[in-house]
Amino acid sequence: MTILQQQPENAFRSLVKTVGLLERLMQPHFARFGISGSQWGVLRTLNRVEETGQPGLRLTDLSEQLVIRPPSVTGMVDRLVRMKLVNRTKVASDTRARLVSLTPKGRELVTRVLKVHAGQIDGILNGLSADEQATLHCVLGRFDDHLQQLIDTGWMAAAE
Amino acid sequence: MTILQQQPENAFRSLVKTVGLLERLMQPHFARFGISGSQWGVLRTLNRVEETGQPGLRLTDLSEQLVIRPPSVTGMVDRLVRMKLVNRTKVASDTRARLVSLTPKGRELVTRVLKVHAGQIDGILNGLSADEQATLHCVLGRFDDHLQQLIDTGWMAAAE
DNA sequence: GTAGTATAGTTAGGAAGCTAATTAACTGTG
DNA sequence: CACAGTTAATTAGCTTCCTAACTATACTAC
Repeated sequence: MTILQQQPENAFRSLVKTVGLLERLMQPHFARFGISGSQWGVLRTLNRVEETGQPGLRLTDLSEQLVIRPPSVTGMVDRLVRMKLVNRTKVASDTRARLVSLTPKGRELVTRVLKVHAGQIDGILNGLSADEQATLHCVLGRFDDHLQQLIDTGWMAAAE
Repeated sequence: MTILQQQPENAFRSLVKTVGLLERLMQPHFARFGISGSQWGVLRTLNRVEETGQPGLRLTDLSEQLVIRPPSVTGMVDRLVRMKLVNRTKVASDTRARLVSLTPKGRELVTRVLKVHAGQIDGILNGLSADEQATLHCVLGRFDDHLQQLIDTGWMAAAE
């Protein structure tokens, strides 16, 4: 109730709200290409991986990269396979695993999106000065590390 | 591809990742009280409204406060009513509208959560200095205003 | 006072996330 | 080599979000 209590709670609410607004803004952008923001996350991640020379990622790796659980990835990949944007192929070294990789159609889509993507993001971020953007990125990065550490050490189970 | 392009995209990814991590950390906290983070959002909002003297909020107002669409609110309220935490009552002045308000049970739950809530949030935010927290809140607030303005002016439809 | 429009809420159907439980395959130890 | 434990992915079933379309009420303007 005091300012001391309310301030942190507000920082929290700000974050949730910001992401909500961002998703509303980005949705029409991606919709022009027939995909969702989450799907873009998968495609962009695979694209980035290709740039390092690897053909694709296993489902588990994709799960970790995107910070979503494996069952959610299964569903996403299902839909992307149906859309012919990614492949799910066997891995020689491990019969259980599947490699997810871009199809030519998927690769072409990514390059098409990237052509206008920077402009879109600039438009959205130009509400912040370059300094503020850098600050935001830096603070969030440090925050992420802290949160990851809390998760890894099972902090929430022990609290109170 | 260049640093200039990659920096903004990363700020974006940071935000999504941060919220993902936060939700993972908060979920067990709320689970101890038998509710989800989203449900807490509704209960806390109603609680805040009560502090101003109003009995509750119409569904539309709740939708705007929480930055989620009316159909989503309908579902949330349905479940909360089933859990006996909120009421959905008629409004005299408008036959169409429904007023959502806390039940005694809901009010009791909110106060019970609030007792440990500040501690939980402090534990999570103590990865950031007080300065950083203030900066984050301030930058996000300005960002939100900008995003809201883009949405209100239909910027995304016009872009590119 | 009736016609047309706007607003409040719900319904239907889908996407994206979750946990818990299952299946199949790999690994390592006796 | 066999068996125990681990790991990769999926399935089932849930919540929470969405859009589009609908119903019912309220408002407005003639």
